[in-house]
Amino acid sequence: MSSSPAATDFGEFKKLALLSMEDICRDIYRENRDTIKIKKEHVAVKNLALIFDATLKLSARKGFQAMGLRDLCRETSLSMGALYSYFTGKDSLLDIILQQGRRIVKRMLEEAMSGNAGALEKLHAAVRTHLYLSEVLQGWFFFAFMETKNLGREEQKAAMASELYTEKVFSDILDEGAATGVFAAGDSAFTASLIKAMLQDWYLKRWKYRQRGVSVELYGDFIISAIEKIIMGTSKN
Amino acid sequence: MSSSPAATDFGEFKKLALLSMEDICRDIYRENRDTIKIKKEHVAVKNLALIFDATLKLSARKGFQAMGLRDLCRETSLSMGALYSYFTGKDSLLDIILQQGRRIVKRMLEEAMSGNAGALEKLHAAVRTHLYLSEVLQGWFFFAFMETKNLGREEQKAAMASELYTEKVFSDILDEGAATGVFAAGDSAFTASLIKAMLQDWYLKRWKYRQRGVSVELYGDFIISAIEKIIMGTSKN
DNA sequence: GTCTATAGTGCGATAGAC
DNA sequence: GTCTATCGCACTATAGAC
Repeated sequence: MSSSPAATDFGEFKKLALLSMEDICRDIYRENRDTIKIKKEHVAVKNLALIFDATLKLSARKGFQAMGLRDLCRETSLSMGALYSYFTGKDSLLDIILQQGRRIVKRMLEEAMSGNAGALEKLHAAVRTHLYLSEVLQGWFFFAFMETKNLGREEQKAAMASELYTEKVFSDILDEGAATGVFAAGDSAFTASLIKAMLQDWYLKRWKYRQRGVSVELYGDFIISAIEKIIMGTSKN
Repeated sequence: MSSSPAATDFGEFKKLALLSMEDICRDIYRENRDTIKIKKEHVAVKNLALIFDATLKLSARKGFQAMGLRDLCRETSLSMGALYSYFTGKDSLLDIILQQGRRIVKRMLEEAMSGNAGALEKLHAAVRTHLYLSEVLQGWFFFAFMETKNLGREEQKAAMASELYTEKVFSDILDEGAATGVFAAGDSAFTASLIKAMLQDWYLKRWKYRQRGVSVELYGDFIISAIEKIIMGTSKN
C-alpha cells in the first residue's frame, strides 16, 4: 500500500483521500504559521478542519458571501474572537480553502496517473480518479465552482489555469491513443471538454443522481462507456 | 416564415428570441401592475428591461448577494427611490428575473419542438434550440444556475422541476428513437443527463470556448456528432 | 416619476478581560 | 486560547421634497 496509484474501487480510494486530507490540513497550518495565532499544532489543525468543513456546509446552502461569520460561530461552536485567531479576514478564509483543495486535487491526480501504461488504461484511471475525488470532496468541488467568480483576478486566473490543466491531461491521453491507433482520430481538445463536462455534472447535480439511486461507481461505468463510444466510434456492447 | 419553429441558423434564431423578450417584459409588467408603481407602460417596460440587464451583468461578476442596490443605481442611472418603484425588495427582483427567464425558455422550447417528425429530427431541433437559447440568454442561464441555490424552498423546487422537465424532453425523444429503431437501445435517462451536461457547459464555461474561437454553431455540430455516436454506437465520420 | 436624505439593521473586525 | 463587548461601516428600505 506504499503507493497505490489508481484505486478503481471507490471504498479504497476514499481511505486514501481522507488520509491525504489530514496531511493537507497540517501543511496549511505550517505554511500559515505567521498569520495563524494558535501555537499548539494539534489544536490548530483540529479547529482548522472544523472551520473548513463548516464553511463548505454553510456556503453550499447560501453561498460564501451570504454566510455570516456569526453563522460560522454557531456551526463551529467558536466565538468571533477565536475564529479570527485562525485567519486574518473572511477573504483570506476563502483563499485558504481554495488553495487547500487545489493542492489535494493536484496531488491525487498526479499519484493516480503514474504507472499506467496504455492510453486506454490512463483514460480509465484519470476519469475514475477525478470522479471519485469529486465524490469524496464534493463540498469543495461545488464550493470552488460557485465561488471562483467572486475572487480577485489573480485567484481567478489560477482557477482557469486549473481547468485548462485538467483538460490537457485528458487531451494528451486522447492524442496518445490516436497516435498509437487505440482511439479514432478526432478533435481531442473538444472531446476533453466533453469529458470534463460529464465529470462536472456529478458534483454539480448530485441531488439528481442521488434521487435516482445512481452510485458513483455506476456513474463512472456510464460515462466511460459513453466516452469510449465517442472516441472509438464503435459500440462496445 | 409565419411560424418558424426550429431555426437551425443561429442568426435567424436570435431575431426570434429578441422579439420574444420584448413581449415577455410587457407580460411581466402587466402581471405585476399591483406592485409596480409606474403607470405609463412604455416607461415601465423600458426601465424593467434596463434593470434586468444590469442585474444580470453585475451578478455575473460578484453574484446577486454581493451586488448592492447602489451598484444597480450606478449601472441603470436610476436612484434608489426610483428602483423601488419597480420592485418591492431585492428578493422580489430575483424572483421576477427567474420567473421571466423560465417563461422564455418554456415558450421557445415548445415552439421549437412542434412540427418535427422523426426522432433524429426532433433530437437535432431540441439540442440546437436549447443551445442557441442559452447563447442568446447566456446571462440569464448563468444567473439562474448560480442563484437558484440561494432561493426559498418553493422556488428551488421549481428550478429542479425545470431541470427534470428538460431532461424528460430529451429522454422521450431517445425512447421514441429506440422504439422506431433509429437509435440503439440504452439508458435514455442517463443519456439525457449527458446531453444536458454538454449543453450546460456552453453557458457555464463560455470563456473557454470564446478563447478557442468556437462558435455556437460549431459547438452544436460537435455535440450532435458526439450524441449520435453515443446513441447509435457507430461513427458517422 | 424621480430625486435626496435618512432611518434602522446587521455585518466584519478589534480590544481587552479572563 | 477563547471569550464578550463594541466600533464603524455598508447595506436595504422608506419618507418626503420636487
